[in-house]
Amino acid sequence: MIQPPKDSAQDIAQRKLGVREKAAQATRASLLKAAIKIFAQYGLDGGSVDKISKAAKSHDRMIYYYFGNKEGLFVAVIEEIYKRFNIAESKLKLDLLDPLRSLEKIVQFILRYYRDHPEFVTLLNIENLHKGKHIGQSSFRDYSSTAIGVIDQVLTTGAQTGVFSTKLKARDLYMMIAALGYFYQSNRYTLSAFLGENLEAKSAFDQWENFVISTVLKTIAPDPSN
Amino acid sequence: MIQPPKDSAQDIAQRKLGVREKAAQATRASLLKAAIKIFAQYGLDGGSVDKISKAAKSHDRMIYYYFGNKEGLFVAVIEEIYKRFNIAESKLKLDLLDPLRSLEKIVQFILRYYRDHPEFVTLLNIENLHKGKHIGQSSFRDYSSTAIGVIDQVLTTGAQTGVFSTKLKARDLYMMIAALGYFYQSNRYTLSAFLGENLEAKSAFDQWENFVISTVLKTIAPDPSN
Amino acid sequence: MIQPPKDSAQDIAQRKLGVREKAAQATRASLLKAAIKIFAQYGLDGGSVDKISKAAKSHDRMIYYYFGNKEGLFVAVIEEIYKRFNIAESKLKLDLLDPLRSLEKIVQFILRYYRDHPEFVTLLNIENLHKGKHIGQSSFRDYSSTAIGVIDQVLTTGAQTGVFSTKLKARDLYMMIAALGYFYQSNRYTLSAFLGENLEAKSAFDQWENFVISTVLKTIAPDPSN
Amino acid sequence: MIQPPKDSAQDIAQRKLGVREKAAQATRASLLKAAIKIFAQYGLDGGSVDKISKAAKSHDRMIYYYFGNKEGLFVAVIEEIYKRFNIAESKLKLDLLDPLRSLEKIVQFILRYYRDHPEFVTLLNIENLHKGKHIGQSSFRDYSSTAIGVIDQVLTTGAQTGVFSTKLKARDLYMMIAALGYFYQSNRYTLSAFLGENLEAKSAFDQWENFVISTVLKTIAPDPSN
DNA sequence: CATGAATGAGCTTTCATTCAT
DNA sequence: CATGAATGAAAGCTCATTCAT
Repeated sequence: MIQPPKDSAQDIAQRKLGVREKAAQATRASLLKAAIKIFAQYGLDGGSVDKISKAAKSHDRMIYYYFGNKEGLFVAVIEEIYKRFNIAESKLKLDLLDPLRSLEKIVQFILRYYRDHPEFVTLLNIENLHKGKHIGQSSFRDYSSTAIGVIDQVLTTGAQTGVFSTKLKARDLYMMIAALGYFYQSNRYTLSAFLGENLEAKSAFDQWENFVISTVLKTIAPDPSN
Repeated sequence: MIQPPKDSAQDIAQRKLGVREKAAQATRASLLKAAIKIFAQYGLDGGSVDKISKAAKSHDRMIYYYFGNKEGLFVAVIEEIYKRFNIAESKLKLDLLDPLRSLEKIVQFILRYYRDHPEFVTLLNIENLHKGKHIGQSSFRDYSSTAIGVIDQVLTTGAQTGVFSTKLKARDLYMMIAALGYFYQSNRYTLSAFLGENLEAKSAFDQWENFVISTVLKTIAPDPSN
Repeated sequence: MIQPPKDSAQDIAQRKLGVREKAAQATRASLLKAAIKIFAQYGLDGGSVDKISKAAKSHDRMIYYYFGNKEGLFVAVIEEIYKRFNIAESKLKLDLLDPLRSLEKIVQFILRYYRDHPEFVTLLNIENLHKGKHIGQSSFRDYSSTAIGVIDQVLTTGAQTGVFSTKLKARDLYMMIAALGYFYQSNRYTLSAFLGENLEAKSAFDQWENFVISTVLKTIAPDPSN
Repeated sequence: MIQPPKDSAQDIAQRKLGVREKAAQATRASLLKAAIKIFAQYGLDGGSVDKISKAAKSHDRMIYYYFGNKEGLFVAVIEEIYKRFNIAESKLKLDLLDPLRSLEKIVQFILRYYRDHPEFVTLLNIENLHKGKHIGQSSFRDYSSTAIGVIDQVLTTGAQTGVFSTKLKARDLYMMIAALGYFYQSNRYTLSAFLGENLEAKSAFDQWENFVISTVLKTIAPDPSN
C-alpha cells in the first residue's frame, strides 16, 4: 500500500489542490475530527476504529490508509489538539504595559479554554495514562506553547515596574495556573462526589475563577519586606 | 447463584473467621490488589479480567464470584483506594495550636501521598474519564475525607489568632492544594514533553513542593490592609 | 484465561476421565482432525481458524483455548501426523532373516503410506515452506522414526549374509527410498504437466513402485568385484 | 480497461522497443522478479500484492495492469522459473560419445540447479500445494524441458555401446534423478530435524551427490546376466 | 469453594481489487 | 503510463461472561 502524503498543515494551505486531493483532505480531516470526539468519549481502548470511521462516515480501512494504524491516529489527535490550543492562545491580545491585567487575562484564557474544550483535558489525561508514549512518537515539535514565554514577559515587565515579585519563575507560575484550571475540569466528577457540589454549574466555575485569579495575584505580589 | 459475602472491612475485622472464610478473604483481597495494579497499568478497558486473575494467581471465575462483574470489581477498587487514602490521612498528627506548621504538613502529606501512590492518581483519572459512574454506584459513603474538616479547623484557628486571612473557604484551599499536587503527578508525562524537564527527578519535586508551600502560605496570609 | 491440560496421549489413556473431560478431549481431537484436513487443503495461510473450527463443528475461540494460537495448532498438527506415521510403521512386521524381502516391504510401506496419506506429504511440504519453524518449536521428541534403525538392521543382516553391499549407509538408503516415494506424490501435479501423464493412475503408481524396488535392490547389491 | 502487452519473451526480443515500451518492460520485469522472491519467501497467500509491489518499488495497481490479478502474476512466475530452468539446461554441453560421463553431468546439473535456485523448488512446491491449477491455466507450452529427450539420447547411445541396460525408460531415470535432488533440497528443514544433521552443509551435499551418481550408475548398469 | 469448558461479540489489521483521474 | 483514493470482506485474536460440575 502507498503512503498518503503526510504534508504539514502549512504545505497544504500553500498548495493548490485538485478536486480529488481536496476530497482526500476532507476524508482525513473528518477522520481526525471524529477520532478526537470518540477517543475523548470512550478512551483509547474503548474508542474503536469502527466507532471512529462510522462517526466520520468513512471506512475502517481509511484510518490505516491515512494514519498507518490506530496508534498513529492517536498521535495525530494529540498533535491536533495541541495545535488548536496554540492557535487559540496566539489570538490572545495582551497589553504588556499592564502586567496585572495581562496575567488576569492569561488565567482567564487557560481556565476557560479547559472548560470549553473538555476533550483537550480528557485526551491529555488519556495520554498520561499511557505514560506519554504517543507524544514521544510524534515528530510534531511545537508542543511547548508560547504560554511560558508570554508569562515570562509579563513577569519581567511586572518585576521591572515593581508590581510583581522578582523571585518567581515563569515555569512555576505557568504550572500553577494550569494545575488550578486543569484539576477543576479533569476531576470534576470525583470532586463532585467528594465535595457534594456540582462543579459544572456556572456559579461554581465563576467562583473558582475568581479564587484562582486572586491567588495568582497574591503569589506574584512583591515581597512586603522589600 | 450463591451470594458471596460482601462484608465491609470493619465487619470482617470484628468477626472471628473460620479457616475457609480466611482463605476466601485472602482470594478476594489478592484479586483486589491485583486489580488495583492492573487497572492502574492498563486502564479499565485494557485491564482484562484475565490479566487480573492471573496476576492474583486466581481464576477469572472468582472475580464474578466475589465482585459480580468487572464493573463491580472496579467499584471495589475505587472504594479501596479512597479507604487507603483516608487511613493514611488519619495517621497525620497535627498540632492545631500551630496552624502555619499544620498547613505545611497537610500540603506535604498530600503532595507526597500522590507522589508515592501513583496508582491512586491514575485510578482517579480513569474514574473521571468514565464520568464518575462507578463512584456513583458505590454504596461506600466515606469518600469525603476528613481533609476538608481538618483544613477548616486549621483555618479557623489561624484566623482567630490573626495569622490567617478570614476570607478563605476550606473547600477552595483544599482544592488548591490538591490541584497543585495532583496535576504535577498526573500530567508528568505530557508536562515533561512540554517543559523539556523530567518532573520525576527528586530535585524537581522538592522545588515544586517548596513553591506550593510558599504559595499556599501567601494565599492564606491575612489581608495586609487589615 | 486458564491453560487447558496439555497432557500427553499416554497420560490421558491411563487416567480415568469424567464425562466433562471426555467431551473436552473430543473437542480438542475434532479440532486437530479438522486442522489436518483444512491445512492440507488450503495451506497454512489459506487454512483459516474459522474454516477449521467450522469443520470441527466448534468455535474459533476453542482453538485458542486448546492450542494457544494458530501456530500452536499447526505445531500440534505436525506432531500428530508424525505420531500417526510412527504408529503405522511400528505395525510393519519384518522377518529379519530375509533381508531382501524385508527391504522390499519397507519400500512398499513408505511408498504406499505417502500415496494413501497425501495430507502427510502436503503438511510436510508446508512445514518446509516455512523453513521448519514449527517442528523446532515442538517439544515432541519422536520425529526420528524407527525407520532408519530398522533399515540399519536389515542392512547389517544382509551384509553379513553376503546378499547386500557392505558399503551402504542406512541414512542414504532411507533418504533414497523416501525421496523416490515423496517426490512422486508431492509433485504429481507439476509432473503430470511436465510428463503429460497422469501419475495418480493405479498403473502409473504400480510401475513406479516396481522401478523403485528394483533400483533399491540394485543399489544395495554387493559389489560384483568382491 | 486497456489491454497491457502480454507479449512473450521472444516477441519482445525481436521487436525494436521505444523508450516508453522499454520503461514499461522494466516495470513488468521488476514486478516479476520481486514476485518470484516474495512468493518463494511467503507463499502464495502470504505473499501479498502489497509486499510484491513494494519490493519492486512500484505500485499495487501495476500488478493489475500487467498481469490482470494476483493469480495471473503467479502464472507468470511459474512460466518464468521454468523458462530459466530450460535456458540453464540448454547451456549444458554433453559429449554423447561418452554416455557415462554425460549422465554424470546431467545428475550434477540437476542437483546443483536445485541447490542454487531454492526459489525454483519452493515455487514448484507451492504450485503442487495448489494442485497445479496455475500451470494448467498457463498458455506457456514449454514446460516439458528437453531433459527427458537428452536422457533418452544418452540412454540409447549407452545401450547401443553396451555400457547401459536396455530395459530402462528415460522417464523413470529422469524422475529418479529429479526426486533424489528435489527431495534433498525441498525437505531439508524437516529432514534436518529428523536426521539430526544439517543438510545445508557443503560436505553433506557433496556426499549426497556422490551417492546419487553412484546409485544412478548402478541403476543403468547392464544386466549382469546378459 | 473452586474450576475447566464453552460462547458470541468485538477487536485491530490486512487482503485483493476497482475507481477516477 | 501511472497514481492516489476508496472499498468490503475476511483475517487472527481477545474480550467479558456463563455453564456444568
